[in-house]
Amino acid sequence: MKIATYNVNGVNGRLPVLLRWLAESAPDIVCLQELKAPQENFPEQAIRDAGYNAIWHGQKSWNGVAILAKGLEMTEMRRVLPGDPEDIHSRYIEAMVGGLLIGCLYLPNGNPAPGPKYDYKLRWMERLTVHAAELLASGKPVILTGDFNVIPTTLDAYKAERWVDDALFRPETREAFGKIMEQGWTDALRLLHPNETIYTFWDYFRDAYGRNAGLRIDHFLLSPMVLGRLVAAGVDHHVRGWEKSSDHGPVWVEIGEG
DNA sequence: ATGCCGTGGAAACCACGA
Repeated sequence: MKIATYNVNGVNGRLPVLLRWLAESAPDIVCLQELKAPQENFPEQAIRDAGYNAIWHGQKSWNGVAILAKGLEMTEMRRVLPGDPEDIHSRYIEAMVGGLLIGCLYLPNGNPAPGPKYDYKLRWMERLTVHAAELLASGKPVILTGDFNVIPTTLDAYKAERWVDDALFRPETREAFGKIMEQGWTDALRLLHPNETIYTFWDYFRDAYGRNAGLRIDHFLLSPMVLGRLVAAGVDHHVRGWEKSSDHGPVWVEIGEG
């Protein structure tokens, strides 16, 4: 079973690219971020015509997350990250699908740092830490995936020294991410490719993609019950080179039978 | 060193992204 995550940067503007990638890659489960569409403007029919059921949590202009599934029953568990009733950003959706609990997240960027946006990012990460621990305690096979907006190590950024003061790489950000990982999660791409340069995002300007000046910020966190079933993991790097591409590329894992 | 590009929405610019 192939599970993918893709920050589309506008699901309607990206629809031709998204459909082309779905047809080519044929993932069974897909987590999308940055829909940038209100709930009623999600392209449900086009997604359905491509063979996928979908649940989504939209928002006007910004954020927005969705889970797609091909030929699999999907049961939504929640569409809000618990812990702050005041938080109105659409950044989390969770479902049981294919026997797996899939948490699809769009973690706040946090720039400029320091400042209120960075405070919001760190608070969001604290809430994620609490919820991630509860998911592990549930004993279910869990995959937490999406755009984490976290550069975990110096290996995960082109010229990491330029990112030390950035919200994606500041020590507090990496410590908060590390605290989640210590609960018992495994970074699937890094486990299977321990020393490779792997990027999932390339800026639109300065030919960042052509120079492979990227970041690895979209991740797959596997619970121990899923880890033993991990077969392969990678980035559909070439999709970033397509006309009208997102600034992120799709990332995927292959999970064997449980 | 830097939103230099891209998207969406409101209003022919601005917010936001990483």
